[in-house]
Amino acid sequence: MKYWLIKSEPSSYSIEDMEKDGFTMWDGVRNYQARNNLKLMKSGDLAFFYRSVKKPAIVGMVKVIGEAVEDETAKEGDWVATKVEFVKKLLPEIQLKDLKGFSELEEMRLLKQSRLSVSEVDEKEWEFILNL
DNA sequence: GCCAACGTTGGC
DNA sequence: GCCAACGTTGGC
Repeated sequence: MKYWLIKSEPSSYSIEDMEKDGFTMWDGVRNYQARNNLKLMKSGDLAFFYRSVKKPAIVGMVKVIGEAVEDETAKEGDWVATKVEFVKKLLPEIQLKDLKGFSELEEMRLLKQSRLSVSEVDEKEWEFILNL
């Protein structure tokens, strides 16, 4: 069982959309590293739903359901999409600025590589963040 | 809106 | 293979 973090701008797909839909295909990823992470996701894995750009924060939790499949939205190239299911909103939201400064999170992909839209979160980081 | 970081493209 | 130019992401 692994843990992940997936990013979305609220203008394209928000946690509210996710809640309303119940589940969605996480598609449109066009970065190799992020794609490779999508391929590594296994059914049952959990992921943080991260809101980028506008008030950046971890705003929810989703669960991976099913394996990566071909991304139907890609016109060319080898891209994949993975289905995720809404689990819950995280209230209060965990603001990006509140994640900074902890030695426990120094190595977190989100903080070290801010442009990566699908990243792994290790179990210690996952637990630490949930206990904030 | 600005800009840093990063990724991609294409000339050489 | 190197690197400049350009495009995109995303924090601030």
